[in-house]
Amino acid sequence: MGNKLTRDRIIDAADQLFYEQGFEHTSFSKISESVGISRGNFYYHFKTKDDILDAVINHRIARTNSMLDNWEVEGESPDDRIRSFINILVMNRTKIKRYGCPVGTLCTELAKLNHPAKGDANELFTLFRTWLRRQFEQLGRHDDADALAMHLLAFSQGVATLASAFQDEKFIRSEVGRMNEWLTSCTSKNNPQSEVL
Amino acid sequence: MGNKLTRDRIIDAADQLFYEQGFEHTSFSKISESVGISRGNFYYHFKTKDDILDAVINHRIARTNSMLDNWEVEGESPDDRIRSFINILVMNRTKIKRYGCPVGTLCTELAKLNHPAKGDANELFTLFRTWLRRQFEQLGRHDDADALAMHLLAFSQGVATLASAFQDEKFIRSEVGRMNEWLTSCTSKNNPQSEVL
DNA sequence: ACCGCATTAGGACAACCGTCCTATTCGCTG
DNA sequence: CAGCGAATAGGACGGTTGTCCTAATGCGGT
Repeated sequence: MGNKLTRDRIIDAADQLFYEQGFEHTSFSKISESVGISRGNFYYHFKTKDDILDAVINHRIARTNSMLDNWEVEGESPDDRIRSFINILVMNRTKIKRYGCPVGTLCTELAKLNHPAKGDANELFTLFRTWLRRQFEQLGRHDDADALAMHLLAFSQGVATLASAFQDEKFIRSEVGRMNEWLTSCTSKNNPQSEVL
Repeated sequence: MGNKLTRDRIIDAADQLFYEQGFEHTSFSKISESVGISRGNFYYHFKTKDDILDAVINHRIARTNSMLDNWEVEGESPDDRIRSFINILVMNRTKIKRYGCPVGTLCTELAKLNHPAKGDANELFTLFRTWLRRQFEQLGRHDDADALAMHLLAFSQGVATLASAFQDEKFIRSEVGRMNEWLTSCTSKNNPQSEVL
């Protein structure tokens, strides 16, 4: 095989640009300018723009998987692990305020473009969903674990969207506070399923 | 002034296409094809593409305002009016499943494009926010009315995003059920502010 | 019938897009 | 050093974009 360095640098640059400017708005010229190579050189590494998108999505999937694995190791309890998820909103608040959630915005864009890779992008959501579901199951919520996972996922999506629209970091912090309280009410007592976030 | 019919038809077609395919992905050719006029005729009605975007946003703002006004008249109580808002997720579930929320997806796209009109698009969010805040104030929630409005707004955004990603209408219905229960818990008893959706 | 203005059709225009080809350079191996 | 393949640079290509110009059309008033 050849030099993988340039290929990885292309993926990193495309990953960032797709997030900050959107997939369609990001042209070959911008990526090449960002990487520092010529446009014509792309064809050697990626035959089409969709190939770059696939590589970026796979890269994100791998990164997400390792992040979730780390949380699984670090978190002492399912409760702690779920709080790790909630906390990414605070950790990435600056970029979220500017560009929204990288997963949600990409899936939304690809859905509107009816792009062939939209299914692959949605896999990123499924990763979080499955992981969160497992945590809730370990909390004893066998019946509604998936619903709780979707509920939490949805709410963080909404927080990211509004934080971006209103350019409001404080909103992120306050809503993360609510989420943590909600999680506490999920774990400490045996709440009925009707408990809502 | 001249014939406003064609202009309105352009706005309607652009409104729909911007929603279904995104602003940037929608070209003059597609709009003209949808309206049934020639491409060159656009310049007579709109000098630039951004002018069409402005017109579409203003059109949406006017439509939203009249919708909120209707809810204000029809709803017998603030409780009823807020449920009218919640219910748009169910009413528009088919389109939301395909294209997400028209407000959220447009604001997200314009934010990524750093488009000059992104502030105008965010006004759509402000309309709902202000309206919801007033309803919560009328429910007696003077201190946290704005927080509750943002909370509800955020959650409906997240539901729309996930429903679109997972192509799941049932999820919309179940989460709308949770929202209604949450609203009931907001109104019937005097819950502490820590109550979460 | 004729004029004047609003409206439309069609195409020119430069810029950019994604794709693709080819010549050149780099770096390792024999 | 020679040779070979990997890697890169540069540009050509057809197509599409937003913008803009101009000629033709439609239509109401005189």
